[in-house]
Amino acid sequence: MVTITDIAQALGITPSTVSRALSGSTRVKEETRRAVQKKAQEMGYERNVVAANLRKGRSNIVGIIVPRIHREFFSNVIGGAESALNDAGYHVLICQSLETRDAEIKALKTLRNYSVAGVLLSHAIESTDGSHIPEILGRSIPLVQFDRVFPDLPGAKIVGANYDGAFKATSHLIQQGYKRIGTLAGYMSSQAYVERLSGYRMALESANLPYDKSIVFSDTIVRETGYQACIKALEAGCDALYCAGDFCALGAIDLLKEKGIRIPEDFGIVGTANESFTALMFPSMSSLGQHPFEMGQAAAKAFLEGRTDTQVIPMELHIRQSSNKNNTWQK
Amino acid sequence: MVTITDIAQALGITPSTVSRALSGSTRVKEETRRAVQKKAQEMGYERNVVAANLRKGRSNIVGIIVPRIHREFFSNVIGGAESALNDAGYHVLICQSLETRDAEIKALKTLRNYSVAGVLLSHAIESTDGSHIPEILGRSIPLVQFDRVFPDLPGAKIVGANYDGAFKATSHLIQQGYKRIGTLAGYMSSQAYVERLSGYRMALESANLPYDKSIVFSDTIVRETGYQACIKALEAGCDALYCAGDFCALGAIDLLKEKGIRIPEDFGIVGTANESFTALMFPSMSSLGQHPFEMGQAAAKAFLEGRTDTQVIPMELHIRQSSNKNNTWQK
DNA sequence: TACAAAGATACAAACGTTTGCATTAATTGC
DNA sequence: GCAATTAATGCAAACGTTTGTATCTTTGTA
Repeated sequence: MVTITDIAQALGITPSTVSRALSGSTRVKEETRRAVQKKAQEMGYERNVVAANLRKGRSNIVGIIVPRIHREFFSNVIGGAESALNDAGYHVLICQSLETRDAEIKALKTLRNYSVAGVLLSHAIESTDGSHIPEILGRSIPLVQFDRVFPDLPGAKIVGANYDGAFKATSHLIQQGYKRIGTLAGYMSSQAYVERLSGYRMALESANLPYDKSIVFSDTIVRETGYQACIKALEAGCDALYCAGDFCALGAIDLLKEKGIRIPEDFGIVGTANESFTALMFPSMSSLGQHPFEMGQAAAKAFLEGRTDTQVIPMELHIRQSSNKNNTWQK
Repeated sequence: MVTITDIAQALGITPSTVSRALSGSTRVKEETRRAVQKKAQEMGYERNVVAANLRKGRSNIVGIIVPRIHREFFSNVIGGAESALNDAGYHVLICQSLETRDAEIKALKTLRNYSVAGVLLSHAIESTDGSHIPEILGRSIPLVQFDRVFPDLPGAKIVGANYDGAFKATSHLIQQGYKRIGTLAGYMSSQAYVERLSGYRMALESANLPYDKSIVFSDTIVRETGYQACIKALEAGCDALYCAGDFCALGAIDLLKEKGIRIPEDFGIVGTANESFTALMFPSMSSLGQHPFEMGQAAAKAFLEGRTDTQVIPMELHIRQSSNKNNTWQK
């Protein structure tokens, strides 16, 4: 591997000048800069980033911590973030928390050890508070939270319009004429789900419908828990569910099909996330769409621009068969 | 940040001894090792991996290059690989080639610059040969190829049982009584698709059916191209398609639905990849399942164990509505 | 007791950059 | 024409490890 010292020797100058020439410092003559660049090209030089990182105490790696890489939502966020970061010369180190606080802490420490330029984080469900995060990252590593955020932590945040979205989704169910609308609310440890629940509640209250805690089912997030919760929802006399996730909604549909309950005639379902399967399944599932790719890009940009504000990414309701009694659904 | 020099000073020994004590060298007394470990714990020491990497000329980062992170198949591979690598103390740097050879080359150079411990790669469609890969990585960075591999490149390879799988899928269509079975074959620049085509062909020939080039449709991979190819397949009199991807199969189904052609009665479809939507859509799609998570784990293990052989991950056929005239499909 | 052989630790260089400060060369002002 | 200023480059230390070689200590053996 050719080093700046090699280039310096070839040109009869010193490594420091070569370094400055290549890094765009003003402290070098335009003429020598060109000579250096030409020589570097000729010799096939490529900067050793590890050495540069060590000296600078900062790398051009951005760490992304997500609960699970292979979840559609997160892989799309990562895809969006990687594109934007790569364009700006950064690279992406990926960590999975697998929803545990311990793995999240370990990942944060790992990233700090690589002296990453920044961290994009969507916290584990198990992390009910975010105190460990600034504790590990300190002042010098900027943090951008996305989707699952701790509002009281400093730094940029990118969130979906959860409140608005859930309000729209629930209002839609009301308009469709469903009378007793429950919710599979997700985990109350996560702000996103808390906001969805608020939106659900406000939609009911705006329509002068009672908010009934007994048909709010928490800790539902996967297919199986959705199935289980739907059993209870039926017992409680529900005829519709706003589900704060697509997978729990899927579980609910599993049960309804099994019981021979007609969708959407007898029971309405709206999910959340607009996973790709929702449009393709039968009956196709109405879903409150997030924009994970855009969210990833926004997170990357927030880091790149050094923002510290909170951005809200709109959510849109895709009305499909599972909640549309008129049968004139969008595709 | 506390360094090994700090620990050395605190104990009145030298940094080299501390380094050896912490890295498990035999050249240090058990007693001092314990003292060092205790002190390190006390002072909250964590090894600066950047410095260690620079000195060793090798990092504990493994690079993964995939065409697109957010494709379900690849995100699952990454998920599997990350878990296995993380357990072994490695971390994952992610790059997307976006199917272009240039981006792939850039990613390879980036990874070499980080002096990664290894590279897991599934090449871009645009890369029709793999000569650039060893050229950049050289002898010292081990390469593990997965899914889309160049057979003539040295190093470990993890592939699906494409030939066997396509053979099974096509045979299944034959058994179902379809008479003129075409194929959406994907890109012939990729070995995986070439093998699938061979399997398709051998299944036909084993059943004494003609192999007809005019109903082999190449360069189909996304929904839209599947739709277009299916138009031609209908014109050519096909009554079934083995599709080398799920998305092009989806496009074919789009067209069939639009034309009011009954599935599976009048036309049979089998896709490939077993993407999650295939089981949930209507009609549910038969698909030749890959095991991306396992493939990722296998790739990681091949790297960790320094293997250089080729491993074949079995594929299994999930028979669903789109190809099952008996209507007694598996879920 | 002396001497060799381990055993344990210390020394110092190296990995390839970056960067504050010193030095030299070129330019300006008076 | 000489000091003062600016521009360009050189020098050398530093980032925190790892590791080959040298040194010192202990142990075992003749």
